[in-house]
Amino acid sequence: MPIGLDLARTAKTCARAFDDALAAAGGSAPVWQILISIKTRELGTQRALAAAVGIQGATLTHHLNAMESGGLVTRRRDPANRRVHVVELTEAGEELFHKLRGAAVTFDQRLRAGFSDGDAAELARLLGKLRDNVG
Amino acid sequence: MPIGLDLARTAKTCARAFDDALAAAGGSAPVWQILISIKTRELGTQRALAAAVGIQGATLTHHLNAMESGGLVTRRRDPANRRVHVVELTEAGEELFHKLRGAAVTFDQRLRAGFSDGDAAELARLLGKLRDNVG
DNA sequence: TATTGTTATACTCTATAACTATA
DNA sequence: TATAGTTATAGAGTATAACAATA
Repeated sequence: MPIGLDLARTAKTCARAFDDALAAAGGSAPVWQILISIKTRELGTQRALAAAVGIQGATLTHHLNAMESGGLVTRRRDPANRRVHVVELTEAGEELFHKLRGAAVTFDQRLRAGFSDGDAAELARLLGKLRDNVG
Repeated sequence: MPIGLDLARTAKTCARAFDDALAAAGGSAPVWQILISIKTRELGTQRALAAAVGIQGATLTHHLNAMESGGLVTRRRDPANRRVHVVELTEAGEELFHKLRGAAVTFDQRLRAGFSDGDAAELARLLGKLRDNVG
C-alpha cells in the first residue's frame, strides 16, 4: 500500500469528520485555521497570515471578507504603516474561537482514543518525516 | 500539538505535491482514484465506485463525464440489468493509468525516503487507528 | 415502488491577474 | 518602483434535489 494513498484516505476521512464537528459548532476548517493564526501571531501582516495558513493572499482576503461580514473580525490600517491592515477579532470572533477550540479539543480526544504517549510521539515523528520528504 | 492539525498539515503538503506530480503526468487526484477503482473492481456499479472513491454518485458522474469527453472511459448499459452502466477504460484510459501509476510510484519512493520497513508498518498501523477512531 | 444513474444548480475553497493605496 | 492588500474572474471538486430509465 503506497504511503501517500494511505495518508490521503486517512486525512480525507478525518477531515470530513472534523469539518462536521466544526460546522456543528458554527465554523469551518479555513475559518478555524485563520482564527488560530490570528490568535497566535497577533500583529503580523496578512501575507504572513496567509502563509501560515498555507493559502494565497487573495484567498485569505476572500475568507476575511466573509468573516468581517459575519462580524468575526475587524480590519483597520496600521497608523505606523498604512499599507498594513491589522486584523483583530471582535467579541463574536473570540466567542467563535473558543467554541471551535472546544470542538477541536473534543475531536482530538476522539482521534487519540487508544493512543499511548509513545504512539502519539511516533506518529508526529513519522508525519514530520513525510513533510520533510516533500518539502 | 493536536493530532488532527498535524495530520491535516501533513496531508495538505503531501496532497499538493502529489497533485503537482499527477498534473505533470496529465492527471488529477480524483481521476487517479477513479482509474484505480475501475481497474481493481471491474464490473461494479457506479454507486460502488463512488463509495470506493469516497464521493457521491452525482460527483462521480461529473468526473466520468469529463473522462468520457476526454476519451478515457466508455459507458454502456449492462445487458443483464440495463439500469447499470458499465464503465470501461479506453486505450487512452489505460495509457493514462500506467502513466499516473508511474508518477505515483515515483512519488511514493520520494515519500518513503529514510523510512525503514518498520517505520512504514508503524505509520500504517497508526493511520489505521485514526480511521477507526472517526469511522 | 425501488434502484441506477444523470441533469441542473449551487456552494466552498482555491488561484491568477489586474488594480488601488501607500511607502 | 516596491509592498500590502483588494477586486474581478475563473476553475476544480463537491453536494443536494429533481428527473429519467429500468426493474
